Amino acid sequence: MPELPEVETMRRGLLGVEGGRIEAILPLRTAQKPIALRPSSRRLRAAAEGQTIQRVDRIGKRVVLRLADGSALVFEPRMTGLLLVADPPNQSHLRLHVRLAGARVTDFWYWDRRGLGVVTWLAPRQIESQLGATRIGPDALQVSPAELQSRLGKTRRDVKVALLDQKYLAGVGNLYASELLHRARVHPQHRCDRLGIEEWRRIHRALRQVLLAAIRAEGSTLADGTYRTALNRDGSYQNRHRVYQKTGTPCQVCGTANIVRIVQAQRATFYCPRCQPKRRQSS
DNA sequence: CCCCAGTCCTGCGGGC
DNA sequence: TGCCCGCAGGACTGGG
Repeated sequence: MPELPEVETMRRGLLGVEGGRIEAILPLRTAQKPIALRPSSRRLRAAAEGQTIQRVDRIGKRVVLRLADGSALVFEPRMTGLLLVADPPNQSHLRLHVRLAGARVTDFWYWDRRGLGVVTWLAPRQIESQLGATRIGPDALQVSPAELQSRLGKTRRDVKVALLDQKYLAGVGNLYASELLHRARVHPQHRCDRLGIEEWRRIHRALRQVLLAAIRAEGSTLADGTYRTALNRDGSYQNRHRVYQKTGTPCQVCGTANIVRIVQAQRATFYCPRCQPKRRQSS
């Protein structure tokens, strides 16, 4: 499930397209249903083909190709989408082939096993409403401790659930939410409005530590093997997971309690009941 | 404001 | 051995 570290790794893997001119965007019908292209495939191609890619950005969990006329081509991989500049993991789920001229990279692909991802062309006037601050919160790596607390600290929602809300904070998904709360020693069911400044500082510190380490490791490739880097390689942060999908195994930090799995907002949460007690720690 | 269930989609694994 | 079903969850929507 691409979250901030995986999408940032995709962005970095795609930097070689900068300066390239889009020669062709070719939808590939290699699955039951075609990938969602917005607006229509025909209009997206008409708008983007022939344009030069000026810059590759990331906004939350989206990769944004900035085009010369101020428009943008946005890749939102959601669950199983990938951007590739090398051979795909599986030919049968290739969705889009983009051919370029004048850049180091001459071809890249959008691959998506489950096809829940979305590729969108945004006209300049759509960009603020679709990618701006009212729709997507500040990036998880840009936010200060005070801003984190001010944005999340008023809601009564469970902290783990609130961390997943992209309007509050962009980039954190289900995997890294559990991992960072374990590192911050905060119980996932703690109500946001009852967390104190010390806990928000710990969450902020853990947020940065976990996301930056995961970027260095090029993301997490889980057992299903879906996530790959742009060069079709495994990430390695899965080897550093402390709680995610580790139900029943001893916590690597305290060595005594076993990792517990619960469900919050219909999503799995993992935590250590000893390292992340419900009551505020005195230390 | 918040919560919940349903929707999209496909591969995988448990159970029988 | 084969088939069915539930599960995985990011983003969104509609109803309460």
